[in-house]
Formats: sequence, structure tokens, C-alpha cells
Amino acid sequence: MVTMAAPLAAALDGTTPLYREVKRLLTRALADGRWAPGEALPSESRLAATFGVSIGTLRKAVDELVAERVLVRRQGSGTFVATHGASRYLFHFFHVVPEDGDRVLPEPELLAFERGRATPDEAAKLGLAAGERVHRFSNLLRIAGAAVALDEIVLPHRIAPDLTERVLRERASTIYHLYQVRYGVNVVRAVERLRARIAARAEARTLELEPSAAVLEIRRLALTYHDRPVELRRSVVNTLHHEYFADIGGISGTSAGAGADTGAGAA
Amino acid sequence: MVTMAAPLAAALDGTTPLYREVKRLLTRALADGRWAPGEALPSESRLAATFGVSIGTLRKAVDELVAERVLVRRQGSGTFVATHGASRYLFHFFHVVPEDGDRVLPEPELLAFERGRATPDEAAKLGLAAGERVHRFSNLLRIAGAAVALDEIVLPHRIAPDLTERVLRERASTIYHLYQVRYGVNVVRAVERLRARIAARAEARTLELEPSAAVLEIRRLALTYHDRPVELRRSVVNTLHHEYFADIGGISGTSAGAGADTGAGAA
DNA sequence: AAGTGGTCTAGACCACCAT
DNA sequence: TGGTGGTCTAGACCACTTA
Repeated sequence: MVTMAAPLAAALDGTTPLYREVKRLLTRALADGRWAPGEALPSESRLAATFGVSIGTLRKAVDELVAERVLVRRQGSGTFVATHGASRYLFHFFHVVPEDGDRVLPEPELLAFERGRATPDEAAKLGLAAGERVHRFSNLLRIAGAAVALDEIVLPHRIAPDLTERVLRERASTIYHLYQVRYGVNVVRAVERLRARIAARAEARTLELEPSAAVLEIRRLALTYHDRPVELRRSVVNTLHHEYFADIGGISGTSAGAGADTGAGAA
Repeated sequence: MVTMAAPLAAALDGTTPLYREVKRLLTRALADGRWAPGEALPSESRLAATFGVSIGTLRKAVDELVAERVLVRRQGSGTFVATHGASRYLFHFFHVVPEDGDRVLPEPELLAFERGRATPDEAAKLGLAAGERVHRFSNLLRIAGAAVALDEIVLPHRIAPDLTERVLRERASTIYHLYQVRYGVNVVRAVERLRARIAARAEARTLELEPSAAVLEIRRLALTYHDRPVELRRSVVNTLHHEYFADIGGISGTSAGAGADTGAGAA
């Protein structure tokens, strides 16, 4: 039997809603890896009993985690920990799309892998001590054979202590799926800043662009539960035939919008 | 008394959830302008009685509209039609931010205004007949005095029949606020595609950039209820000191995330 | 004080999935 | 067939706003 009911009553300060408290406990259990990615949680009635709340309250907590794409409900089957490998999530954190045609996943090619120390700036953004150990690696992403993006990734060593070049080369799915299944770290959010700039000579060469072509630079901070930083990434994108796609105010996790086609064919 | 209960029973095909049907009716009433922007809807108990459903069901419909930022709840006060002029929504559709420092609204300067006909491409994207009448106008946006973006906007004439240069110059708030209060059209979603390219000579001049500098081009289609197209827009952004900001998987309308700072300080 | 939304509960019934 | 999530209901109580 799951035993996490104890802190519930203690945290009842009188103002925090019960379902928020339940959500907090569920999130903590998830962060602690109590259930593996893709694994089913106990049923809602069981969870409700465990926490000592009604099903309605339990459902409201789960509702929010589903809206945040942390959990997935399957009617008749159960509630599961969302997986980055599932088709529905493959594009959630990859917004570069062909200017026409369907989304496809890029094929990565590992260009470099090394270990180093976090710069002061990196340490600040990743919440590390100055000079803490990090992995640095870079990938060239191809879509249908064309070089589209160049990623430079900084990952704290302590998150993935046994990461090697080989592990990265042999991964089957996305990097975030790797983080999830191998290191128990679930990226649930990312904050990105984009700008246009002239490509450096080496970048232009790698991306099969003319010298001094314009490229899209994306700087991303990936976060896990409780907004804890996981990874720092800088992508340089060749936008001659691909674009960065953003849907503002679109339906995300609420499963609303059923019946209306999402009209993703944009300007 | 509000009278929209009739279609409810008719649409009960046995599979559509009641709350979805209620949501559909509410959305239609909103699209018809039954309540003005900023105006309060009838209370939840009144609406529930009107539709002949329980409060719980009514609330679930409203929940989704609140998550989509169409409605706003204020405890003790009522449920209101969201307004683009409200501070909380000012930045929802404006994602260009200073590379450091706080978000501020840009000051627009109207550069051109004319009427014309939709090109075939524009007509297709805006759902117009070929050659239908449109307004075309462009704005230069400044932030703290610096030229940051150049907008070229195409708006169907039939959406804003009496739009003039003067109306645009005298608007007090954002353009979407103008659409909302003057034309009863509520932009609730936008789909954007971004790419980097070299600035045209005139663009570089206007944006105070060197010739052949890199700029960020944003092509946006703005949509209202039921994903009906409203406006087509092309923005060219000087990203020397400003960036495009995107929050993937961040908390949006659910009012979740209370207690955790959003850590918007990204890479 | 009256009216509003916010929370929490308990229970019934349905749709779906696995077996 | 039994268990799961999905929907819908009815009612109690609370927190907040407004006058």
C-alpha cells in the first residue's frame, strides 16, 4: 500500500486547497520516481482512499497533472506517467517544422562529446555551484537528409553520472526520453528565447548554408518538476526550408477542441 | 432571461458530453456578442438553471473557457468576458521581450494604411473569396524608443468595415483590444511561424539596422472562436537587443503553479 | 447581509478495456 | 465480468466582493 497520507493533514494551513495538497504529494512522488515512466498509478479510487479524500478531489489534482502533460489518462485502463517516447509527446519540445509538409522527427548525429566545468553563467542558470561538472555535447539534426539544426547541450554531470558518447549514440528515441528512462528525470517544461543572427563560418558550413547567411538561434532551459533546471541548450537553425512553429492560446492538455480541427496550417 | 436552452436537448446524440454541449452554446453566445467584453455573465447558478444542468456540469464548461482565456472568474464578483485591454492579457499575443529587463508594451507608430484586395494566398489563409476587400496597414513598434519590430497587417474589410487611419491612430490599447471593443471580434488564438532572414534594405533602415543584418520574421494567423481566421500579420523583428520568448508546457490558464515562481529567467 | 465563485463530498450511472 | 476512468448530480460549507 502506498503510504504518503501523513503529510497531508500537517500541511493543512487552512488556505491551501486540499486538491493542491494532493497534487503536491503526487508530484513529489513522481519526482521521487515512485512510478516509472509509462507505468500505471493506482486507480483513482485507491489513490483517493490513500490520501483520505473524495474521488472528486483526487480527480481535480490529477486533472491538473494531465493538463500539464505529466500524467495520461486512458479510460478503462488507468492513469499513467507520461512518456517522452510516446508519439503524442514527440513534438511537444521540438518546434522546428518543414515550411510545407508534415512534421517529422529529425535524425540526430552526435558531433562532439566532452566533459567540463560549468561557466558562472551556466551554473547560475542550471542552479549549480560554480565550476561544477557538466557534460557538453552537440548534435546535428537532419530532416529528410537536410541539415536543419545544430544543438549544443550542457547537462549537469550529477543528473547523468554515467553518460557516455556511446549511450548518446545508441539511444533509440529523443534525448528527453533518454533522460526520463535512464536517469529518472522528467522534463516537463522548457523556456526558450529566440533571435536571428548571422551564422558563424563553421555553423554555416555545417548547416549547408552560404557564409553570412541568417540563422535562428534558440536558447532553451529545460525544467523538471517544481521548475528545477535540467538542461541548457543552444540551437542554431537553418530556416531556409524549415520554420519555428508556435501555437499561442491553442488547446494543449485539456483534451478540449474535440471536433474542431486545429487548423495548424498557418500564415 | 437568457434563452438558449432549446438546442441543448436536440444535440444530445448520446455521445457528446453535456458539459461540451453547454460549452458550445456558451461559445456561440459569446461569438454572437451576447455579452460585451468585460461584462459579467449571469451567475453560475443562473446559467445552470437556464441550461437545465447541474452547477457542476456548468462549471466544467466554464472551466475550459477559463483555461482558454476566453472567460475570467473573480471570486465573490462574477464571471466575465476576458478583455484584451486587461493587464493580464497584454502580453499573451506579444512575445518580443527585452534581452534583459522587464516586459513593456511597445509604442506603435502607424506607417501606412490602405485598402486593397486579398491575394489568392491571403484569401486562402483568411477564408475569403478571391479578391475580397481587405485593409492593409503597417506599424513600427518601439520599445523604450528603440525600433524593434515592423508589422504588416492584413485585415478583411468585412470584419472592420469602418476602419480608418484615424481609428488606428487614436486607439488607446492593443489592436486586438480594438478589434474586440469596436468590432466585436475576439482573438482567442494565434498560430505563428518564425524564421531568420536577411533584412531588406528598407527594413534595415526602418529598424535602425545595418544593411544585410539578420532579422526575425514572424508570420501569424490570428483566430477567433471556432478557429475562424481574423487577421494575417507579418512582423520583422530586430533581435539585437530583444528576443522572442516561448514557454513550452508552462502553466497557462489553469491558475495552477501557485506558489512556485515561474522562473522566466531563461537561457 | 446578500450574492458570487471555490472547495469538498458521496453516490449513481455510463463507456471502455482487459481477461 | 470486473475494474478503470468519464460524466452528472445534489447539497453543504467556505472565501470573497459589493453595497
